[in-house]
Amino acid sequence: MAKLRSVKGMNDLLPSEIPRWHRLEQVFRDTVHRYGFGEVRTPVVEPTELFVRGIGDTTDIVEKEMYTFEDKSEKSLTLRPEGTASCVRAYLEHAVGNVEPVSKWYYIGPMYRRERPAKGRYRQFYQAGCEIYGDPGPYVDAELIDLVVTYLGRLGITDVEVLINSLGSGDARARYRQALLDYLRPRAAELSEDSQRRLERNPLRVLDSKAAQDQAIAAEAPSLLDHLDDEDRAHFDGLIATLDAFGTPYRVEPKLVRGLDYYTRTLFEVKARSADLGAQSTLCGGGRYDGMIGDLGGPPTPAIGFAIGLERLLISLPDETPAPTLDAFVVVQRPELAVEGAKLARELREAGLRVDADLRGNSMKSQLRRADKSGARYAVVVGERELAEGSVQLKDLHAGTSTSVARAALNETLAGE
RNA sequence: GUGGCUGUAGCUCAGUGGUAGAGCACUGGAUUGUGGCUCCGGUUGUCGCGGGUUCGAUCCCCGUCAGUCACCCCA
Repeated sequence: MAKLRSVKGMNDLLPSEIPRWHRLEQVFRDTVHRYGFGEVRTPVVEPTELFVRGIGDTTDIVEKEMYTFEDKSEKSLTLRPEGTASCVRAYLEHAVGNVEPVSKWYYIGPMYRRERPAKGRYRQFYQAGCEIYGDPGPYVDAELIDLVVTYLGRLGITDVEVLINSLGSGDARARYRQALLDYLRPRAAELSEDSQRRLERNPLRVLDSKAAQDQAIAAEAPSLLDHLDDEDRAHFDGLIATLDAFGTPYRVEPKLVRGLDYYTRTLFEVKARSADLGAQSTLCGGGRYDGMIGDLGGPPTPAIGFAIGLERLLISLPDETPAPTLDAFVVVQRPELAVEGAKLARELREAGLRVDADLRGNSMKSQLRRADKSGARYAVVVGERELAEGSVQLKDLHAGTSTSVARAALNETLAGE
């Protein structure tokens, strides 16, 4: 057992599992490109203040989950716990809003949260996400939800549930908060310990508590949707009408709240229905954050985004046979022919083929076994006889047949397949 | 942060108070130049780490670390 290990909750991804990741990423890129998004790449490290102000200092993420450290100039830096704040920072820093009215960005990359690892939850984890700046919706809200469902569908993940809700905005949200407090305070003693703590700091969070005694109280609580003002209501109705027009299935969940402070109006979540993920069934979370850009010192700009947890997708992803990674495998009859074999492999690679060889001096049996396992369609055998007559033996590993091919014609023969 | 379960070969796991085994994988051969099937052989371990009980611990006890699952929260 090695003494040097990866950091708890941060995992290696070895070459054998990378094809599945490539698939997740390629299908994501292809899908978001269809919707007009462009990729953005931001640093993994940001000033701590960005997350404190952007995500909110009452959130669990900022309160206890960030990897924060001081660099040598005594600035406080933090490993990004999510992607939205960084994107907003970049959007403002480059004054992108002055150049184009609407920006549609996507990102794929690692995020860091110091939580207790569990199935589908890691300390370094990968998210793919989208952000739209400058469009107040509600059509883009529906577009994003549709995009996520489409993406998952293209991966073969169809057993999902889309939950939507509206948190309202501005005064409506403040009024609701007050109404909720008025309802909850007299019942505070009956709430769970966690919810009692949440009560004053972020009462909305009591609504999605999983504790049984909280759920009973939450069930009778005033509904968010009843407190929306006319504009919020119209926005939410517009979202629903658009989803209906798309034929995208969804469920209105008035108690859907989510843990980040910055959300306004539209909130959504996509959950896997299969049991594979245990308690971490949320595949995707997102929502509108019309206030954040202004809060961070920019011009008031409507914004909406989502993030998908790629590890969780991977758990839900149906298995597929991986594509072969090699076209041909060179085999030499005797160790003395290693240089010939290496040269041949090089020539084939130069011709654009994916080629490997095993020139450690082991037996042909062993070399052919590796050729077989590599998934290569062909083995190219170099032996005494072949060398003498300037040919090579081309063995079709699927069919089990062999043919003699003039060495000069090998490139063409292989390329023609 | 709290609780449960588990740590034996690269992987999946069996096992006994007298310091270890199987299957897979890897590898040699049966076939002095031909994979996938079959057969025969071979390599691989500080039995997670530290301490205690014992003549003796991989096994029993305590601690610790790690993994995992659940809670919390989230992706």
